[in-house]
Parts: sequence; structure tokens; C-alpha cells
Amino acid sequence: MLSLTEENYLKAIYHLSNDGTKGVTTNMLADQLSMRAASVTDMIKKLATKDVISYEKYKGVNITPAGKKIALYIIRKHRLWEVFLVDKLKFQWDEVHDIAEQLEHIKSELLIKRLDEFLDYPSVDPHGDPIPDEHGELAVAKKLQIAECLPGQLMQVIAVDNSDAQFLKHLDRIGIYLGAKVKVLETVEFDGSVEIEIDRRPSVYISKQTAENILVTEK
Amino acid sequence: MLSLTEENYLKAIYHLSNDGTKGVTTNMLADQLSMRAASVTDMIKKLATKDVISYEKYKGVNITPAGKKIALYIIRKHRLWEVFLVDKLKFQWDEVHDIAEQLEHIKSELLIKRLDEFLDYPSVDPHGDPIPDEHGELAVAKKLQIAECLPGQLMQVIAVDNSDAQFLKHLDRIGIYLGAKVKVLETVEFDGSVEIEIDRRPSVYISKQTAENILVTEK
DNA sequence: AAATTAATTTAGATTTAACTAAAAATATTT
DNA sequence: AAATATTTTTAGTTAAATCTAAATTAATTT
Repeated sequence: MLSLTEENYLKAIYHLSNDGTKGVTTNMLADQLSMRAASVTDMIKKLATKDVISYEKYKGVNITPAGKKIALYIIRKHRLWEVFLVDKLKFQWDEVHDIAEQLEHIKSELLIKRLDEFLDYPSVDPHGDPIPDEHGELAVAKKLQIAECLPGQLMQVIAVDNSDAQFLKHLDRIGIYLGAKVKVLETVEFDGSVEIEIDRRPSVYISKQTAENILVTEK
Repeated sequence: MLSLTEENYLKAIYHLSNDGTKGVTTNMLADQLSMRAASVTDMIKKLATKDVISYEKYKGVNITPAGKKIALYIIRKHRLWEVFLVDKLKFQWDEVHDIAEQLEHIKSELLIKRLDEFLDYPSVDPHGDPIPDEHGELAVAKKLQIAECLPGQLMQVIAVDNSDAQFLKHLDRIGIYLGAKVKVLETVEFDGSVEIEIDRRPSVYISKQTAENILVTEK
């Protein structure tokens, strides 16, 4: 059983690992947790003895499968509580983080099972981030091109399939960025262009070619 | 701002104070908290410097008005969470204590405001204990004689109005004690006697005189 | 490749909240 | 009221989680 502090370190390690980095450094963690490097060194030694991370002096840490499972359960709890706060208690999505940071450490498996049921098994939190399931599995978001979406669907931009500077500049101009919420309004039969609404602003048309190069996932 | 540990001490002091004791002793607290007396001495010194209790060596402690307000707010949070767990998450009333012990320490005034609203401003928790209001006021339970109750009401014994040994012995024999749950079934017109059910056991009749001397409150 | 800079670890200190053992104060019994 | 027992406090330790300062290792520059 991990202490609250250990849980927070593990969560930070998980998040940093997922940002592409393999081998999370002491300084990255110190930074993320607003703590001194020396304190981090102490704690990662402790976490390593608990087999939730692997650690080699001066080489940074990597999360183990056991550690990942624990981290994902904490994230599951965090995101379920965020859904509760927004859906049931009428908080704004940007007000809930600090409260969920506290609630995620409450210990009771039954509580989380019942909360999940009460919220009708949500698959994403209010920020659009996926909620790991009971077994610590993250549903892999199905990637779709905007061109493939059905009218009416609310999607979130997760990637682009083209790194051409002209293309990226175009996206920027129409207001599309990673994480933007896009509602598909209509597909034009004639030329395959698509009418979309970005972040609830007035709708715009994008060409078929553009719509094929923006990857989204169900929100 | 009190630490989680300090909050737990303060709550224990509040509860012990309310059991009639004025001057909560070190050993009572050690007992209640499953802690050694020496540890308690350390902590009460600390709480005294924070002006939430008053303390004189070897004389025990008393809660201050400031301390009482904080204790009541913790109790408010505890009881609101219990209502949430039972009413919304379908827990049994006897399963919720440990979880509420954790939830009561979550820090966010807005959260508790919203939770209160979501639960439709309950006045008692699932054990029938009153929930302090935002200002730390406990609704004073209205005392009634059993003789005055309407049939169907579920009440809880809070006092007796007679300290005659014979009377108390009679109460003991029929199974009435402070805290007992009493359901009033019927009042007999003829002689004013009352049929009641005590703690869900088979019903008994008590005389008008007995019914006038047992004070209960709405459960 | 030597020198310099940056990152990391070690060593030792601090704070919080616990503990044990011994001393001191208070309460109870004879 | 002395003796005994109980309660409470003091003194000194321990463990967790932090810190600073110094030492060590790794990375970068010249």
C-alpha cells in the first residue's frame, strides 16, 4: 500500500513517462512536483524497493507494470471524481482539478465501483481524457479523420496526419489545435468538404483534403 | 489550518465533551484514538497553542468556541458525505463510516456547498444524527414525550423526565435506553396507553404515565 | 581530452506525529 | 495521613518526508 505522497510521485512518473520520455529524470520529477532533486532521489529509492519503478543511479526511472497499474487506478479515481463534480455538482470543468487531486486518494474499491455505476460508466472525463477501466486498461481512442465523421458528432482533435508547414499554418488560421473540440455539422456531397464548428465558435468549411488530414476521437 | 491528524484529535475532543464530560482527560483521548497518553499530551499542547482547546496541565482539556466551530464543520462534512453514500451510491448505513472518515478531510468549501445542494439540504445523516448547518449550528432536536407523538413516527429516546429507581427499572425491563429507536404504533383512546416498537422488536404497550416520562426526538 | 557546467547523489538537519521508559503529579486505599 | 496505585507529563527515540550544502558523476564546450 502506497502513502499519499508515494502515490503522487508515482502519478507524476506515469504522466512524464507518457510524454514520450523513457527514463524520467530526477530533475523532471523535481520540477513537476515542485520539490528539490535531493528529495526526489530519496523517494525514488523507496519506490524502487516497492517494485513500482525501476531505478539505476544517474539513469532516471522507469515505471514497472505493477506501478503502471497503480498509477492508472489513481487516474481512474481522479477522472471519475471529475465527472461527478461536473455532471452532478455543476462545477465548471476548469474548477475541478484541485478537488479531484484530493478525492483520488480516498481508499475504497467499493466506493469507486459504486461511483462508476452512479455516473453511468463514463468513458472520458470533463476534459475529454479517457478513464481507465477497472483492470487499468485505457480504451485506445479510435482515431478517425474528420472526413469520416458523421454529422452531429462531437469530436476532439488528437493528431494531424501531415506536417507540411502550409497545412499547419492553415489549421492555425481556422483555429484548430491539438485538443480542440470539433463538431461536425455537414458533409458536402459535391466536393467532400465539411462544415465544422470549432470550440463552439461560428462554423467554417474545410476542404476534403484538410478533413482527411485531421485526426479526431469521440469526445 | 489544521492538519488531518489535528482535525481528528479535535473531533474526538468535541465528541467526548458532548458526552457530558467537561474536562476531557488525556487517557480518554488516548483510548478513543488508540494512541498512547504521551502522544496525546504532545498533541494537546499543540492544539492549545492554536487556540482550539484550552489546556491546563493535569486538568484535561476543554474545547474553545473556535475549536467547536471547526469540529462542527468537520462533522457537517462527515454527515453530508454519509448521506451521499447512502442516498446516492446505495451503501448500507452501517458501511459508510470509514469512507466518510476519509472524505470529511477534503478541503473545499464550495464542494460542501454544492454537495449540500445536490443532496437537497438534508438535516440528519443516515444514522439519524443531525447535520450542523453552514454556521456550525446544530438544529436543536425538538423534545417530545412519547405520549405526544403521532402514530407512525419513528423517534429516538434522548432523555427521561423522572429519575425514580422503579421507573428506570421498568424502562430497562421493556428495553428502553438512551438512544433506543422507538416507533409509535398506536395511542389507545381509553386509557392513554401507547403501543410502541423498540429497536424493531415485537411491540409492547406502555402506560400513559410512562409515555409522558420518556422524551424522544424525531429520528 | 581537459575544463567547465549541469545533473544527481550523499550526508546531515528539520518537522510532524508517533513511540517507550522514567519521573512527577494526582487520586485512592488502607 | 501514609502508602499505594493511577494518570499525566517529560525526556529521549524513531520514521516519513522534506530541506540545504557538499560531493560525485555525467554531459557539454572549448
